[in-house]
Amino acid sequence: MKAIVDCNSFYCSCERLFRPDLRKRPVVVLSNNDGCIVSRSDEAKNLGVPMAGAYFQARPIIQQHNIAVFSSNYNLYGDLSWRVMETLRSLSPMVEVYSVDEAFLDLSHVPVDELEAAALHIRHTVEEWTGISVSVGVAPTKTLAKLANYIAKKNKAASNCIKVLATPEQLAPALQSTRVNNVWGVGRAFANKLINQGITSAWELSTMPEEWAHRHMGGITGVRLIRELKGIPAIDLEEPLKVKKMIATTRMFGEPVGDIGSIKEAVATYTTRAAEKLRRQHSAAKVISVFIVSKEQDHMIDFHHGPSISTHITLPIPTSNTQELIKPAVDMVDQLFTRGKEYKKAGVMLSGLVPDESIQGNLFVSQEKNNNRFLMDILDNVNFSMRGDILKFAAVGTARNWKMRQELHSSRYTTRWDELFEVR
DNA sequence: TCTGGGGTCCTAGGACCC
DNA sequence: TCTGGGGTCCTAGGACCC
Repeated sequence: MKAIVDCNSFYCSCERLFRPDLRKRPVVVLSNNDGCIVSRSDEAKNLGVPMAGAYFQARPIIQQHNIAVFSSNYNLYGDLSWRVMETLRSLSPMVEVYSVDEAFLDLSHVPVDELEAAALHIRHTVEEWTGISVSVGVAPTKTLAKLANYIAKKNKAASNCIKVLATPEQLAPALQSTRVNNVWGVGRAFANKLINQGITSAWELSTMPEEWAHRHMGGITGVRLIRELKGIPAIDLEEPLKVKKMIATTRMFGEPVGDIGSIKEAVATYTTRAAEKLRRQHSAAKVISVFIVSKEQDHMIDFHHGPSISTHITLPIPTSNTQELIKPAVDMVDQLFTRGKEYKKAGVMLSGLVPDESIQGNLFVSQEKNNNRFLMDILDNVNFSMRGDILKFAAVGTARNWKMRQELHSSRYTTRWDELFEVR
């Protein structure tokens, strides 16, 4: 058996933890740049605030109901996420951290008639140790555990925030009552296709033959989905510490930018951040891609797929050195930039990742290379211990007139001494 | 006026080879 | 008139997730 543990309205719960006055008040948290709504408390959901809706569109309803609004505070969420995951690791021999607010747990050591008690124990322990409330779904496969979790969350009062789907008698009604678009792995495109063919429930989908899934639902991915729904594990729990195959840092600008100097500063900054992520997992990158997105006039039409233009280069030797990455990245901006146009977003992607062999001093590379790596380590250590950019490269600039908007930021209660929560 | 920022996996199709 | 049959590798792009 597998469990998925999912924090309830995670970002909102984090904000509430240090603001007891908000316990009963509806809360929402905004994405970067204060663009759209990415987390809603139950009260905000019930008032009809849409998920992933644009903030400016939801503003009337937010004001009308006196909903508390926060810019996203990733320092805080990251730290609380770590506490939740550490708690889970003490409860199960195998934990796969799936996202900032979710983890899969292996419960194969728990007898079937004790699953309910185990799920409840997990929930209570996390809440007691971290103050974050969670929902727990338990089932034979990851996809069914997600489905169980979905049911638990839909009616928290009835479910006690846990749902176990272990026997055929438990599974059949759950599958029958779940619409196909709420199944994990069925997105908008597939959902429309399925509904057009008269397949509307998870149950109906689970009865489809595998060849059919292979033809109509993205090949092998569709076959796995059907198997998982039937209770046959097809997606395993992943080992921890998976090394990423691609690293990206991309951001919207606070406001449209028309001068190439600012865009270069932004790209240099994003490259710096991406290189840090690269070194953290002891990788070096062979390929650097840069893209910029121009400000669209008619952004009401599918703003996610704006006219982005991109280019990439392949380095002669893979590197994790910030200086060696910044230079080509910034040069690529010259190729992409058109004078007179305004841009709203830029991004840097590092791919073709290989293990970085010169992490410790290496006999077989030049002294100069080892020194560079040493410099990078010092830089990372200083910046990490200070939790911020204390040391920077000149190319990132200091004016930062492209940086994102964050007007409603809460304090970094758990990672900054000077922002500690005060009790009088 | 104002719409996020990461990631993964898979497939199709082109280039190239013998 | 007539135009093989495999392979492999790479890239772009679609679909999905939170």
